[in-house]
Amino acid sequence: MRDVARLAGVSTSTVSAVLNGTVPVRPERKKRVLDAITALDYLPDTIARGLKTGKTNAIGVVVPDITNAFYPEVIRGVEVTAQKAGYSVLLCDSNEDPHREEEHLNTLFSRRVDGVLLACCADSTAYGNTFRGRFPVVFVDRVPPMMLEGTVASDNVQAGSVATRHLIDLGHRQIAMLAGHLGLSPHRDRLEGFRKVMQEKHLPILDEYLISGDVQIEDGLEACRQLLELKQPPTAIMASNNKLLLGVLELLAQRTIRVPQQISVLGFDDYLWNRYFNPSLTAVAQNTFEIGKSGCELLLELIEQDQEEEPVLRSVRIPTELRIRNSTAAPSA
Amino acid sequence: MRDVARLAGVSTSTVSAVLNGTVPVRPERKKRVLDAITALDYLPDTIARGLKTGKTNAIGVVVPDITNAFYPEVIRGVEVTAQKAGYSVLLCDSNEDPHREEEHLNTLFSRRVDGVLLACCADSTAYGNTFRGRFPVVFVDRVPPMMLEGTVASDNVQAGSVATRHLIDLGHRQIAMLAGHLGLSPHRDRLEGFRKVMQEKHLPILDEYLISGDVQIEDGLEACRQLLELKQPPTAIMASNNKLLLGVLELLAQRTIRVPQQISVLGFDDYLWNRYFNPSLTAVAQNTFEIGKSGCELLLELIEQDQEEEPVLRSVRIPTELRIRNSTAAPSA
DNA sequence: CCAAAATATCGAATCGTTTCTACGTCGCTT
DNA sequence: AAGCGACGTAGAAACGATTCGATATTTTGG
Repeated sequence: MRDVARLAGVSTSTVSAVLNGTVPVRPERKKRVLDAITALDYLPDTIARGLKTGKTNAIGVVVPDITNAFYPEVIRGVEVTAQKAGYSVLLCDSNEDPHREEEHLNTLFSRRVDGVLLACCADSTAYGNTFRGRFPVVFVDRVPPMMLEGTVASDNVQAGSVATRHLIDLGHRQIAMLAGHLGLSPHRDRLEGFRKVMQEKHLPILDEYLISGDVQIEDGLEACRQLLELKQPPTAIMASNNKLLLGVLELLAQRTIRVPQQISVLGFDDYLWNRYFNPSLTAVAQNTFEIGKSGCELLLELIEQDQEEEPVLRSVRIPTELRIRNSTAAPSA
Repeated sequence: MRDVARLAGVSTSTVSAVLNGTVPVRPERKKRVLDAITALDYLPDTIARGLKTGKTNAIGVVVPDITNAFYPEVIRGVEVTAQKAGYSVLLCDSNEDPHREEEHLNTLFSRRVDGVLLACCADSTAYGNTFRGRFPVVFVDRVPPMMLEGTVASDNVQAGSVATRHLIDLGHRQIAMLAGHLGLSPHRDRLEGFRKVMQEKHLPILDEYLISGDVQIEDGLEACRQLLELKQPPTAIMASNNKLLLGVLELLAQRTIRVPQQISVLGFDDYLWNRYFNPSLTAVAQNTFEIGKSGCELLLELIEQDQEEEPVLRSVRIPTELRIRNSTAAPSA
């Protein structure tokens, strides 16, 4: 910056004024400064600027597992929105480990990010005081219990309802749900949606049709095995998570049970390739990009609002969409 | 930091000495400092430190499309390695747009990252001078032509060879390749591998069996349509990219052509769900995590080596692995 | 055409660290 | 018992920007 000032024959304050447009600069000198900037191909040091202004124009994004295809799409929504507003994104993967998550949050604080988007991991400890006075935080996708504001997620209760209703409308009465990890809000909410609709329709919810726990492929496989061994196996299975669903499909393939003729299968999260499965999969699609975008927008609002006034927190629910394909059908007589 | 110093009754230099262990501090005072740090729950300001030391302990990662399942796995490898070494990751998505890529590189320079991992986009301009004197760069996955060092990618020539050999060994002679975008090194290299093996085996390479261009689902669909309309359609199709493959599968499903009975199909990049397709897909798997890890390691070496000495660049090729499943079989008589 | 008002520019202090130099203190040696 | 290293510690100057009060320049009005 000093070099630019010297070359343009002005002071650094003037260069700064040109750069930020905070203060008027006479056109002739402005041009000299701009020329000097291109001549030296000078780019301001964001680090130094951040130190002085107390604002880094960077946000942290913490996800539990970036290889879960759900999160990259969310991140894309965040990235686009952040970039448009002139923010950079620091990416952290907690690998579903609360300890690592906390480390990441400390690092992010150390780097003085302006705010954080957090998809917390399964057994995260209570937050509350971790953030107190550090930075604004918006929870995305996974919302800790009792966190009523500053959150963006799919409307998972509705998602669970819609899926259940679809199966009932097809004529299913014995519906099983692999509910996933009930410590995580999306799974908890989908189960709630399921329960609600079953009650509305006066259908019994059988304990043995409700399986919760971990959400890996093997868990889905094992759960499906249990269901098939029941005296009265379900005619439809909903899996609250992509990997559980794969496990279910694997077991059904092993036993050469035909979908949807012998059993209907439905999943949450709709990925590009779900259409290309055979049969193509019925699923409740989340608007992942929108989750990221909304989350980022909410966070930027929190960041840019006056520190004085009471934070205007919102809680956003993004609608989901049932995509009916060929893995669900009326139950066989 | 001043507060910590005051509370511990020492100078800020001493606090700094305790923090960095650069200079010995008497145990008794060290304890007082550490106590003060926990009492005030002080975390040093990485921004200020970076300004002073000229080192940010941050690296940039630029990918062309984070929703392409390949990259999140690479990023995971990067993230883990970076975190272990005390570096943070700034994520940038160029969305296959060279202009945006350049913007991102400027931002990263402005933020004074210590180095950058770059998976460049299709029509990136020559680099060379963009980086000159800015920061070390390691290319991952996609290597610009003539870039001989400071690169990490799969051994795509070998990948192409292995795939081709597999099909030939099954008895195929009419093999088509959807070669993808020849401006991108992975696609170019796979095609080269294909060519090499076909020549070795003295098999003709027919122009109409070689289709290059964009790499979206529709492109695969269209290319497959062309192939099927030939007087002599191929008995096997290899698709150089995941989405091309989906397009192929879609068209084959539309025409109810059975895989592998009527035609064999093979892809590159092996994803979790490839096993669960029906038929399960034969594919050449890349070691994505390792690409990220190696790339990051190479970059950290470049960063941490003495600025004076000549940079010791390496070019790493990660082996691939053919996973034979049910989408390839001997051609029907 | 000059004083006053308005506008533009400059210099210096500052953000929170690190690091260099200078100084103080302690324990040995003789 | 005094002097000399060795070892610790403190103070102050930087890093590269922003920003504020002070000063210089231009414009305006009478």
